[in-house]
Amino acid sequence: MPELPEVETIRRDLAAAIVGRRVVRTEVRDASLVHAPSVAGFGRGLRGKAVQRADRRGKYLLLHLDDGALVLHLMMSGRIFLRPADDPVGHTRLVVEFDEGPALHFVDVRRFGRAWLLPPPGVDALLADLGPEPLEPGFDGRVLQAAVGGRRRAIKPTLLDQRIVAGVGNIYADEALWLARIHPDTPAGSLSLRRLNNLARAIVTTLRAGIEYDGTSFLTHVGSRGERGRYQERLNVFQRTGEPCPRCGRAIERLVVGQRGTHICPRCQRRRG
DNA sequence: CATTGGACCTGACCGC
DNA sequence: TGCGGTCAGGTCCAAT
Repeated sequence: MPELPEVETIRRDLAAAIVGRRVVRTEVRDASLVHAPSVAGFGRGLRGKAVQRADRRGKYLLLHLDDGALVLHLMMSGRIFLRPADDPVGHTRLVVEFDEGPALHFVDVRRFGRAWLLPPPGVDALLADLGPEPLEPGFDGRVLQAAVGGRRRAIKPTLLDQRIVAGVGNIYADEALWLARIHPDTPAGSLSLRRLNNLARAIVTTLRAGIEYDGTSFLTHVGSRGERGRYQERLNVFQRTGEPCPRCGRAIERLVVGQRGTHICPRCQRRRG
């Protein structure tokens, strides 16, 4: 599922539901989910810890504990549900039970998702290579230009590179490039500062709108109580092949850029040298 | 170094 | 119904 707006939606759910709760029991149902420490150490380390804060960095969900953090990444198909510990749905990989209230269930059909229990330096190391948070102050065309300078790689896979900017994925990359009227194949280093400023603004606008509508429930994303996001109703190009561009009416086209399905308006997003 | 292609998994969907 | 191919909100690693 998840890009920045979907993870942020879940973060807000968790901030309201489990901050202040203490872990009483952990059930790892799929050992491949746990990347650090060992499965045994993971459960032992969580027991008795209280959740101080629910945070997010890019697409990573950070549940800060008394010392260190439980870090979750949902990858393509991960979901977080808050529900009774004894009532898991299919494909549940991890259940974290608290002293009161519902348990946290990590559910993931494709099993790409990851979990870590790390001390503070480990958290820092895990996140060290991430680029800037696009919704924090200071994110603009100049920041993009500094990261992209001289690169010949196409702008779309550049945006998907989490070292350039944290949290943008396939949906919001397509939507932001449409908003900024930039063809996804354009070499990143060839974009003027003016166009990079437009793009930075488009990224911010698109991500904020995604959060406002609780994310995009296209394939798998739902909130922690199972509620669907509504941003799929506001998408302009993503998965709208053949439908009219909301700006000019031309039919949206699908192409492949950097091995990812990509959606553009061929009139609004012309290739240019 | 920068960039690309395949791997990692499972399930849904489409055409034959 | 069954089979094969394609596709899916992501990231990592090996090969150019």
